[in-house]
Amino acid sequence: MPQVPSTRWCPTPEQLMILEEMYRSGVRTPNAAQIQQITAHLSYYGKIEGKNVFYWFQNHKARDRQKLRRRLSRHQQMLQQHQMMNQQAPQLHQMETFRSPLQQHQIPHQITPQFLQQGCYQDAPEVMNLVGKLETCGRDDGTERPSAGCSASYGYEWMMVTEASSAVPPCCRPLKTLELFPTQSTGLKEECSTSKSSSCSTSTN
Amino acid sequence: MPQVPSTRWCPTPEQLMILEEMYRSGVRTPNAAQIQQITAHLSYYGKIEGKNVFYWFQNHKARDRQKLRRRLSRHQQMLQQHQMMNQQAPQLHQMETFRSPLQQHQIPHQITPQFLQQGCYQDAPEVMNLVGKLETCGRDDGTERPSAGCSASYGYEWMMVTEASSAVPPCCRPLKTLELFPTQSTGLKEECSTSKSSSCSTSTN
DNA sequence: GCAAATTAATGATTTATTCAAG
DNA sequence: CTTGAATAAATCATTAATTTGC
Repeated sequence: MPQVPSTRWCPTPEQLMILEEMYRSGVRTPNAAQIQQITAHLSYYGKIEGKNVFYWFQNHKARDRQKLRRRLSRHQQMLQQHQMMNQQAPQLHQMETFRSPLQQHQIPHQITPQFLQQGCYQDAPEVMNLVGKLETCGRDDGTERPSAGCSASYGYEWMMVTEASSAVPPCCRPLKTLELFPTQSTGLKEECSTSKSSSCSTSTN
Repeated sequence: MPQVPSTRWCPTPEQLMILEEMYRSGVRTPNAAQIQQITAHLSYYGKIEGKNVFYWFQNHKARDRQKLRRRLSRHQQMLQQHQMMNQQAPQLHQMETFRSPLQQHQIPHQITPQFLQQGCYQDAPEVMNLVGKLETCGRDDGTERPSAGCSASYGYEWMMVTEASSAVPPCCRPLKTLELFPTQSTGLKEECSTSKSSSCSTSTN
């Protein structure tokens, strides 16, 4: 019997790899339905909840940005030094603001995460709607805002809602065989006991 | 050329992104010719030398492996704990199992960097020579040993040599438009079967 | 070798910012 | 100008990794 489980989600290597692969493939802010699917997939490899997925993408994106920003500022500092030192030798195309370069030089995403599109919304019009909308207007990096019609809301509120009312259509059970995901793991998933994450957040701010 | 205040190479964001993309695509230990190409390509985005590229891949590879190893050992330890807890299974030697799983878990490379395959040093005996020589000693971590025939290793020494004598055949001039970033990717690969999913370790509260 | 102490990484929360509708 | 939605940034908190003294 599992003793006191950890209070927070600890991704298995498989989960981590898949998440990273998705991130790499362009997934940044999955919407509710997508999170559900991802969660379902990943739950094959271990205990996981929707909010874990949500937070993971939030954090990963944020820290990625942070990293980039730091790089940039460092680089710009350097360039300034350069300029100060000798007025010539202008390094090309470097004087940019913080955010734009992110997109300008962004490397094209390699994969369109097809598994996210795997039909399972036939009889869930609103979900389908959500997905379709989001897909068309997906923005990755805060570079362009979605217009009002285009948002699948999630976040803290969404989490609560989803957690409370299982808004997941029955068709969204874990898909079994996806090209993207190896389905070969010893399907042990309930080693550690569960407990929902700290419901009592002692915020000592 | 501008005398830089900093003594070491500071990759521009673009350079970094490209390097990372290449790494992601499977490039690990580019040979002399490849390094030349890469350097030429990246020099468009800022000052860079061959050795920078060389060192970058060395470091990146090493740190990547380290990261993976840590994850795995962590996970395996966890599994061992479980086993011990549940069935008193004989304890494995962690050191033994350290290595092999690495490959098993490794996410398949998505892209074959075709541009790097452009035949280059078939008729560059001295380079080949060097390569052959260094190849045997340039062991990284012992995790992925290329078969003796294929890979070109080099090292610090090699760098100096190459930098001094342009031993790169004419075919290795900088390519202009490389298919660096294919927009397509293969699917995922097979996952390892050794790891079971499980959650976190029991904390000792 | 080991475990306490320290540090780094990262999951989870909270706060601030941005944009646009009203 | 105010407000709400969305989400980026900052922060808190816990876990893993490393270091250190024995």
